[in-house]
Amino acid sequence: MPVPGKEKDAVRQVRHHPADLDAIDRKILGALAEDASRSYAELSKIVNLSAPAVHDRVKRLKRDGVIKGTVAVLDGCKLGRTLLTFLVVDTSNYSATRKLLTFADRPEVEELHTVAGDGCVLVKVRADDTESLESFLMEIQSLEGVRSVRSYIALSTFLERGPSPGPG
Amino acid sequence: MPVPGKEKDAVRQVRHHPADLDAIDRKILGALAEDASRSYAELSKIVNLSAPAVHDRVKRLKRDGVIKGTVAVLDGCKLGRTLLTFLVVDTSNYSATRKLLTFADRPEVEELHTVAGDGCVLVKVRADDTESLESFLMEIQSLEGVRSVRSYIALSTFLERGPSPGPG
DNA sequence: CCTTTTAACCGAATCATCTTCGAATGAAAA
DNA sequence: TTTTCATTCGAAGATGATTCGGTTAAAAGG
Repeated sequence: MPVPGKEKDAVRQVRHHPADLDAIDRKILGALAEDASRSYAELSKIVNLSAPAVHDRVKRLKRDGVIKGTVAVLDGCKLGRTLLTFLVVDTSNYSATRKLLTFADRPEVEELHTVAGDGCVLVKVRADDTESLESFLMEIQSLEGVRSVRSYIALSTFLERGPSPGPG
Repeated sequence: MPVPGKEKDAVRQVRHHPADLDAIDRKILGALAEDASRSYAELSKIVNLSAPAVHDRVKRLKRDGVIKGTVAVLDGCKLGRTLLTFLVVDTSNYSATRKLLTFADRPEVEELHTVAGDGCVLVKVRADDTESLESFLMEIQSLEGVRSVRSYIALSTFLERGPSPGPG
């Protein structure tokens, strides 16, 4: 794959290719991250371009993976999930970490990250109630190699959104 | 739980009205939470209903607030935000907490919750790099009434999504 | 038991929006 | 200069969203 002769580009590590976006791209991304149901006509007014031009840009942003998809945002409480909790799980070996990652298919689990710091895995859980959270916790604590679990129970949520393109 | 006499409307606390959803509603919600670009025709095949019937249900789910909206999911790395971090900020008084909540308008801040437990506010931050995270941290630490900040830096993300309607 | 009401569903038709197309523009490379 | 490439536009065509009237079926009430 790598052509030794001509480098063409400067020698820069671009492992996770930050796409190059102009101000218009960022405006579009911001508008769609806020409300993806906007029509191209509406977007075209926001950025002062024609609808097909916006369409081309969105197509490109999707192809390049900047826009990973569009999803419906559901209300956890309305679904009966009233108890949002963040767990920091301290594991003593990698096999325990691997076992923790299998919790990804639980519907109450929303996020799953390995983290540096004193913990090892961070889990965002939206449980139905204290009872189901407790059984979830016990299930984790009983895993071989889990040293400790710290729980942060959310009282009020003031902001919850995805990555934003920043001030553009 | 079941009231023997008249169950018409049992005396139940419904403070945050969990909407009553049947299996079809949940299937629709699950499908849209995964990919909101699906057409009504496609959804109608999934749940074995006509397109207008699905449309009616979706309209109701939106009206009742179960579907809060639809958003485009962006790739943090492609936007140049490569450093995902969770901060647990321990505050000594409410005025400090209030000041923390004003960080909601920062583009790098994605979540902001008050939490029970040893911390007081939990912040999800997606910063451009270590440098900008550091300046963000210093800004928080220098706030009057902020006792300590614990940082959990994400190494790998294995799951990241919103509330799901559960197995339906 | 029968009637009324309500809610949910469907097929067909309408309407808005998405998507494609060809041409024009302008900027960078040859 | 000439070519190439990317971006834009208006207009047209395709796709999907939305509305409508009619049907069914289940609950409410006499």
